Amino acid sequence: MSEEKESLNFIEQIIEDDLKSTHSKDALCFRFPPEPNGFLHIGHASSICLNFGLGLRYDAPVNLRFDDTNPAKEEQRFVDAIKSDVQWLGFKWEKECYASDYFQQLYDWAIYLIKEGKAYVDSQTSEAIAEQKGTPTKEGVNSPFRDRTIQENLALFEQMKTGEAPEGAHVLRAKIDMKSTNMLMRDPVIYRTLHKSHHRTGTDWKIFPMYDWTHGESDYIERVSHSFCTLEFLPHRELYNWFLDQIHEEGTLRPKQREFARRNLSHTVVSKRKLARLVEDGVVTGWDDPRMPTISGLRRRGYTPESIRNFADGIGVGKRDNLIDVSRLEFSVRDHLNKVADRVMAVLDPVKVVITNYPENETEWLDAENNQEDEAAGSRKVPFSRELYIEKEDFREEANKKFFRLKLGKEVRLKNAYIIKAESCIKDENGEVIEIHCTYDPDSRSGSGTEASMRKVKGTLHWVSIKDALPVEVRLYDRLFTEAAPDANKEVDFMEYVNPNSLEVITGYAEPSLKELQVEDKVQFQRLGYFTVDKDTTADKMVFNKTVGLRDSWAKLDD
RNA sequence: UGUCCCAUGGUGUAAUGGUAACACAGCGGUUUUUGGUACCGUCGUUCUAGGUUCGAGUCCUAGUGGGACAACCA
Repeated sequence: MSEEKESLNFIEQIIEDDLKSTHSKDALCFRFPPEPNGFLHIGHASSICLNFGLGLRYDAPVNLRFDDTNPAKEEQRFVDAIKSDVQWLGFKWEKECYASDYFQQLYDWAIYLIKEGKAYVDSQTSEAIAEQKGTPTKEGVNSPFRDRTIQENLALFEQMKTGEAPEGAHVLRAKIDMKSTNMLMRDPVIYRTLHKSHHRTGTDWKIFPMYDWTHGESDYIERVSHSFCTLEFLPHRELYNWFLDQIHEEGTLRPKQREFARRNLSHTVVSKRKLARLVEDGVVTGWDDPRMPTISGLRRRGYTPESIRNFADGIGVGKRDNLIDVSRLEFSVRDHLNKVADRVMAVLDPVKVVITNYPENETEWLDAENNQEDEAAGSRKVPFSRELYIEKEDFREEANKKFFRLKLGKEVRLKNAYIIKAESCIKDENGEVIEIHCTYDPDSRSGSGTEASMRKVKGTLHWVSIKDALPVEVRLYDRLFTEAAPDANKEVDFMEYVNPNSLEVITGYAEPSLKELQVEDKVQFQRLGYFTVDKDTTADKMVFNKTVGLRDSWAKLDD
């Protein structure tokens, strides 16, 4: 029994403190509140794992709430994509909610605010309102419409609602304090008119509530106990509380907003707007391009839900600016795939090997273990014959002792097969090796139990029988940006740092068993890395995405 | 010329006034029919200055550095 105290992150600490003072355990309720205006990315994944993770930890409900108050930007297809991403990550929401479901309640409360003298209709242009708002260091001034009568406000707000008033003619503002040091408290707009069709309410509403007026009230309606958001919303907390003060009823749960730092990932951007630009400018093929840090992109790249959850849990949550090295993400996917991915053989940069003492026209089917990390994974047969492919970089005419691979006059083990010895090679007019002639030791077959098969040979190579090989398209990826923090420099557009060589498409030669794989299946190409079957795969051509390479301590030595 | 937030190894996070630790990355080694995995070892940390305290990474003050705030976006 472990007695060591479990360490809590600051979010859990807040909940624990509340549990000791103000909240009962069954009052806990969380939510994940995306706006359906784009696809979810790895930053959202952290937030999803945080909120749903708290739900699991405290056995509390977690709602999926779409913050859909802006019909100009939001679309049903994003709602669908978000739901599928959250499910794929492995989480179940208690209720599927929409801020738009609360439009009537929000409207009723707005009427109440007007009647209480806490809100007024402003009929100025947005420019004039912005001008009067002042700056962070300069106080704002009151709108000339600030003291309209309640009757007048009610009448005008009614015109906004019916659509009688032209779009943009008026807004409803909360009457707070134009001199506040917090700009958000300077009579924030709470309703604007938008004569656009909403993906759920259609044309029923001509007025749409703003984020600040909607979010906390939605939390209140859903009895969300803790509303966690990113640090940029910290100054909104004062407003969040002010709105709650107006409508909160004694004795009911009062939601609490708390903020954490968003997670930044190195060599990419984590911002819907910037990701959208990559899509629009054609830098990538879409939101689910395997180079994108979107959940759908990572999925297509070959990441597993487990690996993303492990990543999110591992990096924790804090309040300071951060830049998480992408190697941490790569670690989590290697860690998981190492346990679950079958080992197979594929040669991506081939050079021909002829086993001169092996009979022509013969094929032997050899046993190959699927995954040495998992006995239950079983084994399969791989064909061996006289002519093989190995990787070009696995052969050198001569090399020093540190080169454990094939060199003239020396032996290597072919994985799951025989020990071979390089005798000679043929080069083209440029001096490039195009064919290697080897001899094999017939007694050395893997697993045969002979003395020769037990011989220790330093190097082991993967290979593929040429006549049985399956040509496949392989997409190799590099970081999308050349800079660790492409958007850190305000002087330089992040697009300047796009890596022009982030995608390389090649043809590889795989062992025939790969034909059986389905889209999204994951395998390790032995000695190379983890690969997954892309959805672009057709009946005639399989397409693989490289998820991540194996750790390669040789690559560093070899320069 | 404001208000607010933040500051622990290269990176991220913990230490809840009482021996600064864990993971990743790096480096070295053992094992290995993957130069993978596993295992072992190693490097390296409390922004500065004061104060409170028997004792400060933790509390207080100031400074420094970084960040947020001037959408009818969320």
